[in-house]
Amino acid sequence: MRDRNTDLRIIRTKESIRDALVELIDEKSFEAITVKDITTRAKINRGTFYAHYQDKFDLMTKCEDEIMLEMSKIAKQNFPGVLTAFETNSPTATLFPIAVLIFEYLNEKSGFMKAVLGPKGDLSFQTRLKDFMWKTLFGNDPGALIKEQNLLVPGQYLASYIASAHIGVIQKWLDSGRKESPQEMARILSTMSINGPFFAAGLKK
Amino acid sequence: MRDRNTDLRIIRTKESIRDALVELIDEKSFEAITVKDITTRAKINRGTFYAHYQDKFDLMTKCEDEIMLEMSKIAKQNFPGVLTAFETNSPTATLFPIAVLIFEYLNEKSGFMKAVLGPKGDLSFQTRLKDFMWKTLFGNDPGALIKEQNLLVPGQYLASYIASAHIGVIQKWLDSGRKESPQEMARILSTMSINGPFFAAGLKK
DNA sequence: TATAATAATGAACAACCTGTCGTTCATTAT
DNA sequence: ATAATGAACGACAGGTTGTTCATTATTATA
Repeated sequence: MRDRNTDLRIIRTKESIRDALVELIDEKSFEAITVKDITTRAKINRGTFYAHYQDKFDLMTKCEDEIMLEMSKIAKQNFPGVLTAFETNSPTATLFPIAVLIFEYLNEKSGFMKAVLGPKGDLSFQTRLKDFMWKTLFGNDPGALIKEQNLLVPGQYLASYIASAHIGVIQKWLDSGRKESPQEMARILSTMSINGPFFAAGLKK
Repeated sequence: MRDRNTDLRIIRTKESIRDALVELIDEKSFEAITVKDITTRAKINRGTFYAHYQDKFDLMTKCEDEIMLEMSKIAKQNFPGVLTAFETNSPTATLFPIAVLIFEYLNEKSGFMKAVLGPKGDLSFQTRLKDFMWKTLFGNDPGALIKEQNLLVPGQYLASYIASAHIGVIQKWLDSGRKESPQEMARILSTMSINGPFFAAGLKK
């Protein structure tokens, strides 16, 4: 019985394919990349690529799914603690630790994340990431953090606002070389989301 | 001497090319669209397309540039008034009118904007739009709205936060059928940016 | 309205990319 | 040692790209 996941040839091939993808996204946009580009860079036969992936989109989706799964795990493991702490403490104190964990994970996977979230990356991933953020943090019906009746604006716009803003900051952090620590980034995001960006800009109070 | 901009044949051809582009982005992603797709849909010869544009990217860029130019005009015409009013009034009152104008323009060009900002659209346009937003609203050195010394967070992250958040809300508005009026959308964005998204969510105070 | 100007067409082209074959060869189990 | 497995390879047909050119249709203008 052979295991597709332990065959060294497969592991080597898949790794070089994914490394080539990240390298190429830095050089040209994802849409401009051809399967031939990838296989040439990865030094494998083009037919071998099709033995593992349907096309470049399948490759991209599988890379993205791995990332989403990991982030989902981080969120699910720490969300119960957040929910109970939320009763007594301020939103700052409760959401801060989870934000730090996410930034630490992004830091670890920064090569791929920078490529896929960058200006030459994959737009559909951002859409999926926004949906994911909203569902994991605020979508759990029983213990939802946000109640519809408390909203001052329609929920869908609040969701878009927060998710897009956070992804935007993550993009900037990755793109400018990750000079701030995960802790510092979590503080920056908290400041803007809790007090509002205009307050953080010194335009208020 | 004949004018390329008034020849009815050219106007007709260009219009049908751009209409075809918007239609096709609704159906498949921009990267999946071929020049052949566009010319078939526009009912013109493929050679004619190359007489007007270098390739599909050239077409997209030229469409985007027109939009950016118009938005730039709106911003430049109204910015002086905003600056003077800003000394005495609150940020709400001063930035509100300009936001309404922008939403009215987006409403007018909603077909193209929905396509290009949507999940199948063009990622590089979003990047350009963020840069544009920041430069027009906060980048004018002499009378900058935001002073570096007042910031509670690094300026680059503040810029990314606000720009991404606003574009995210615009995307949601376009994607969900533009049910709210431009005035209502301006109010929603102001509420979240001035009091903060957490306050707007009923999570604070 | 007649005419000169020129935009659009259809066809052909080489070059390239795609997805899918059957074949070869290294690895592994017996 | 050897047979079975399946990963990697080379080659194929079909489609797209960007270009060119002679021909046709449409437009602006005198």
